[in-house]
Amino acid sequence: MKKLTLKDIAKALNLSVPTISKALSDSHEINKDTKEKIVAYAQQHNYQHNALARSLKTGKTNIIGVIVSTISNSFFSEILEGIEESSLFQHYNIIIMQSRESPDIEKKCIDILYSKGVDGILISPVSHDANLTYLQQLHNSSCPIVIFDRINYGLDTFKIGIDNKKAAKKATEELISRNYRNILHITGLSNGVTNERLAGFQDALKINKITFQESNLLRCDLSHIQIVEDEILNKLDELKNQHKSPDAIFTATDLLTNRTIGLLAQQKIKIPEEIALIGFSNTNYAFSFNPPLTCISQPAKKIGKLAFEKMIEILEFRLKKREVVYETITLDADIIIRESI
Amino acid sequence: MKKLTLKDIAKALNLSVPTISKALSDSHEINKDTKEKIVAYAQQHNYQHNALARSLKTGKTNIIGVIVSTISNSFFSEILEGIEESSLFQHYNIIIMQSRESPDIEKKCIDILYSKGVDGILISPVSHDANLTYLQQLHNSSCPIVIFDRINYGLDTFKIGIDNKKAAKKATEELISRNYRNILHITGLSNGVTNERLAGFQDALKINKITFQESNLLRCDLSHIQIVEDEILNKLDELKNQHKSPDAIFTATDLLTNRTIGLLAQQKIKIPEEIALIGFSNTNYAFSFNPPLTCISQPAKKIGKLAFEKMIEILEFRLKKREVVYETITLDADIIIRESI
DNA sequence: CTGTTAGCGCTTTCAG
DNA sequence: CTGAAAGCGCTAACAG
Repeated sequence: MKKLTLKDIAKALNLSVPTISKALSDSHEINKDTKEKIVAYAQQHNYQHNALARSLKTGKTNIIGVIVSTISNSFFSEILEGIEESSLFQHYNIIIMQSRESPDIEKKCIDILYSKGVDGILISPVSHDANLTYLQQLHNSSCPIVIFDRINYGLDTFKIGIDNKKAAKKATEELISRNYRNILHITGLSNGVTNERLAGFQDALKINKITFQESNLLRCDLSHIQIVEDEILNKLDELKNQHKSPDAIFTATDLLTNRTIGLLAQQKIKIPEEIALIGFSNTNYAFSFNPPLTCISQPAKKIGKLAFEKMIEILEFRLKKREVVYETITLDADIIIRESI
Repeated sequence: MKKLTLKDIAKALNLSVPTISKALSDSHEINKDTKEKIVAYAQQHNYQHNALARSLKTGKTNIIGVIVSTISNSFFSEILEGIEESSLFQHYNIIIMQSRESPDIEKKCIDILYSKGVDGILISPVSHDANLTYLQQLHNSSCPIVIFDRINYGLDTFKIGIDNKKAAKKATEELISRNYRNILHITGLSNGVTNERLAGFQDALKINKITFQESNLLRCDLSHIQIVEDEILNKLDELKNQHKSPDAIFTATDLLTNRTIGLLAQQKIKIPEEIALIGFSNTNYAFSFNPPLTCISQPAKKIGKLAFEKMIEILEFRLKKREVVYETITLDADIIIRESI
């Protein structure tokens, strides 16, 4: 079974290549009978067009590149699922690449996607400013970019994510409304997302006239799990020794939340009686933690879906030479109340 | 910034297109000085080759298609991570598609990948026999296939997965060695994987001279979570009423394991004191369940890595017209002992 | 060592 | 309504 080409069909039916091409794209300028004959032959022999040749000619690949830091992170894998679903629906495909939190690898991914001729790139940028001018160049020319997740990235385009400050504020207020006052905030190293969440946390304290204690902030380097665990345990010990043990913990990322609940259980610290816990988390298993975890869950699939749709919007507008008005879409994250607070 | 082509560079440097092409692929037949001049110009202007045109000419895209049922399933997302990592290393890219457990969608995915001209397809087939002849045709001609996960699929090629029977047997024996005798096995509807696992379960019982009770087998339709939960609770009730409550449960899939631990906690059934639990699970959060979950974890990333490497092996052997000897690689799954048994 | 020619499979004018 | 001609950007074979 060699790959069937238009030429093959043309020869078999004694017609010309353009005729076959037009018939298969259901052109009105082809006679109904010939068209039927051609379509029948194509189907019968399972003709699949050569997308490469078509793209080379049309300058369109119907492939969108997607760059995330790690596929297996459940937040991203849900986003990817949303993107894939929408893309199939619109007759697009996606090439997924992992930047692994490295600006250099990210640059490489962009290069590769560009050389593959993708029609656009959806990206959750690794850092606040890396590859910014490069992406801006691409975006200004033939390869539009849409940002998701890290929406404080300084590129002038569509950006889809959640309002991190608002979500963090809401979570903190949830704790305060239940009379937790001494709240430890555990977060990652300083970046756009964690800073926003910290700001939301502090906002909620302020509004409720609770003074923010510097000692109630722990910033962890998330790249080594073992270190993260040690740092959390040390912090808890330290506070305990100073008789300032928190009555609640608010964790700012998936990893921190899921590890913390495990650590507390391991230390036989009762949740929520001794310490309450609320945190950002996108796992499907939060309900199976014990106690079931109260968490802030991002609408990941929807973020993916919207990001893809906005990309299509750009492509269509550019095709029609219409100007696109970019917007940053901040979705609300859901707080799912279970039993850990 | 329009996309730079060889023609542009040729014009700028007053050379011919083939000369540029050869220089950039570091051909020995180009003068060192010219080569340097060309390479310098290309780098300075960030030339990225047009992969489409190259592929059309060479008949090779360096893209591998990957088909899984759901990206966001943690087992698959880990496999995907392994595949992506290996592919980058070998200068390949991957197009990921989701078959969503439907043979029809699977067929569509294959068609699309084929039309995109992928050099090969890695697939975890949805069913035992769907699309078998189609895949066999592709594999026999220009598009090799490698199977992962569902390795009892009847295609003559490389297959990478785990020995499901062995793993299930080991897990059951682990229970028996701890003196659990009345074990409930919860699994999905009959298919290659679940049948193997059931066989392993029964094997272990037999060897230990424990009679298998039909009432100790529950098969759930996994497509609706709510129904799954109801079925599990009903089964537990039923057994309790007959004074045949199990002292241990062995669950055969991720979903079942993670739901079951949640349900038992919700019912205030103490694990492992009242009922012990062991199950297949590939989540990163098993340690955060309470008690930490003892589970059988598949080497997902390694499966992905091997699948990709075997694909490269086929491609290289075919290029050299050497015959490939296919093998089915069954890896061992790890049993991670924590505190639920 | 460099350039000319040809062609991968397709679509898009434009003639007839 | 159908076909002839051109060309997307690249590489491979061959001439000079």
